[in-house]
Amino acid sequence: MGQRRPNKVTQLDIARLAGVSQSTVSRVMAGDPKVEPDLRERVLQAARLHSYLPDARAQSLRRRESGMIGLVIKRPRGGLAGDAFFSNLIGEIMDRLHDAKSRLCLELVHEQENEVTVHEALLRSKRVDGVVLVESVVHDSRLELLQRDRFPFVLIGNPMLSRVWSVDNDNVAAGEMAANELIAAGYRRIAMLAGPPGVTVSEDRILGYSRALDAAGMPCRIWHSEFGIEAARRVAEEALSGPMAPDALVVLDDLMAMGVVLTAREIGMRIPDDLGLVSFNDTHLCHVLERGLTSVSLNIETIVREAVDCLMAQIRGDGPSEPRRILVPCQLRRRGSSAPVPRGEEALR
Amino acid sequence: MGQRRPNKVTQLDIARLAGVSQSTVSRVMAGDPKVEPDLRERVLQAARLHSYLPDARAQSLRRRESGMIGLVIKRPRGGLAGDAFFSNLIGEIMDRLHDAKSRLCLELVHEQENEVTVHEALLRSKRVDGVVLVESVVHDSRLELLQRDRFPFVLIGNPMLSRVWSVDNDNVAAGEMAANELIAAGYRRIAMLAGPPGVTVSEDRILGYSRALDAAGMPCRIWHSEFGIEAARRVAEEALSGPMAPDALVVLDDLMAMGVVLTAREIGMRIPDDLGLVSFNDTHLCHVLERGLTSVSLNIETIVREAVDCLMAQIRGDGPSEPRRILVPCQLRRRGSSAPVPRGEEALR
DNA sequence: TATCCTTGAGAATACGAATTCTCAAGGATC
DNA sequence: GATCCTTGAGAATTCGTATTCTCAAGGATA
Repeated sequence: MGQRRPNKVTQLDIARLAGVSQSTVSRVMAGDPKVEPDLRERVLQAARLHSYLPDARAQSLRRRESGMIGLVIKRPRGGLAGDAFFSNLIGEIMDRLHDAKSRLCLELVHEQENEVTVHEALLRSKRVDGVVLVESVVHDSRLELLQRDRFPFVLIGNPMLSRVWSVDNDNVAAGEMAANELIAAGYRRIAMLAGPPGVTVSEDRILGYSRALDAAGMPCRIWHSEFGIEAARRVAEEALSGPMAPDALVVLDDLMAMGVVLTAREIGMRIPDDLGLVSFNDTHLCHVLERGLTSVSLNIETIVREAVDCLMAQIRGDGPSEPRRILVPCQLRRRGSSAPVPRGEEALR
Repeated sequence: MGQRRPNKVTQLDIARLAGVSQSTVSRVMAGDPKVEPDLRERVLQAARLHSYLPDARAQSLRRRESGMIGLVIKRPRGGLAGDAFFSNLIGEIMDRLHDAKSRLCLELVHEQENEVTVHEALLRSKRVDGVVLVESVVHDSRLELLQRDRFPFVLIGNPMLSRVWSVDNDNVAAGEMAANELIAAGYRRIAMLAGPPGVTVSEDRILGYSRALDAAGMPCRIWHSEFGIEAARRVAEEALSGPMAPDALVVLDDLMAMGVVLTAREIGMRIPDDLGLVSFNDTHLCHVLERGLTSVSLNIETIVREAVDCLMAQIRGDGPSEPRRILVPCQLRRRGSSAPVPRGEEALR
């Protein structure tokens, strides 16, 4: 009933038990073919008997790798809340890493805190072999640090910086696609509900949105909101009030779009009749809206595959040495929220 | 342009630079007061200059702790997909850990694979100091292993085993609450759409559901489904067809409830008129349904707080030594999907 | 002034495994 | 039969910190 935790079995113990040296045990564990079959068997025997398992910390110290990668997500405290995008992302990464028999160290960075901390805690202290960064802002000091120290990393997002490995959707194209969908559907006052200023996904999609509207000769209107359903709901309340309120919105993500839906419902705007809606991510939420929410699918699975593969290649040291920006195509999933406005009604607008 | 990664600064380097011994550097870094102020300053100076940072692996080896805890979630491959419950959970844990300046190592276990692997990879190999387990099945061999080896761990769920630290909702009560809501609303053929057999959350809620129905003198009907929106949708198709189809469902979680909603929509059943619905988790999804989805809120934040605190206490070795089962109360959030059936219509049923 | 404590800091060792160094035994070569 | 390679495995070293051991200098005490 002692408080002691046993499980102190080390290679040396196994060595003694098998009557060999510690180095031999190490060799056997490593599968070194330079060990006589009978010795090998004796060692394995002993190891099995004591259910020996190597100490990951010691291994990690001696080899120069930890077998872990970090995932750094930058969101305000509580900002992960219920965002299916992240479960998707995390799930995909895990599945991918599973094959590479590497583990994941998750790290959330709150907006306000020093980003450098994470860089230090994770990479400089050798806790992980490399990191996947999600979502960057236009000027992200982390990237430069990582670059300077030559740490293996890949950004999921737009680095706004050259010579950085990154995987991303073509968010400019995505924004354009979304806006064009609404234009084609016959909406006339198409605004955008974007994320916080300076966040690259948001900026890129704004750019795409602007291009589409410019091309159509329509004026742009942009609202910014924090992430999350509640924040978006509040901003939407403002955006959708007044006589010149937009009749359609491109919204930065599904969750925020749900905020818009709630507001619309409150003030009695019907979707898509009074308000057209296109968002991004194509999560489950899109199916739940009565007639469906049109959304741009980001192919997270592909993004993650590319990102993890590329990170692993960097860690292993093989693969192409020149940093590359990988763009994963998006697809618009057309649903009820952007249904073309019936001819008859269009005239009334 | 060399492939070399620098950043090989060790305590010894700092020691040399400051003209002291390595042990002194170590002492300074540890904040040992037994070092003369001027020496201390000299060392800190040098450390800052070379931006020295201790190697977490070495520290972890020498001290006997890794400063990391593991989170083990058991779900089929891809099964995390978009489940807001997990983003919530993970988010909360991160926030909580943040305060305890510990890191999180995430681990997904796929149903079919040997659970022992994780136990070994994480705990026996000393990668983490303790683990939080989520969702257990009625007979979970991991628990016994953890118990035997005296590893610090806490289960979020029902251990079905004594002498295990665990935090959970009172899912029996929750199931009862959900069923009673539908009974009170006047539904007559209340069935349950549960999770896979053997999963404790599911079993517990089934029990609660059964009690409520027994008490009301109504017959129980239970369907089992895998987790996720799609699986639930398929099972719902079967459950809701036929002349004796239920007129209300208690569904194991919001995501699965959405599957039911989709099916209902397809076959033209209106909610709550033709089909009453109560589910669990109270995620954002509940607000999205036109009239809202009634759901039992689980207070994830509280669960996580209790779980993490308890795990930390175990790791530190203080706190109550006797394993305890902590129950966090649930609240029913009443929304449109369980709106009382109007008197007039009730007669028609 | 001689002896006994403090105190501060260097030297040495431990943590657990991987790797390099060394060397003895056995086989091949001339 | 003497020399040169292999080859297998033990001994020693290393990874970077934390800690224990040691010891010299300085202060207090008698």
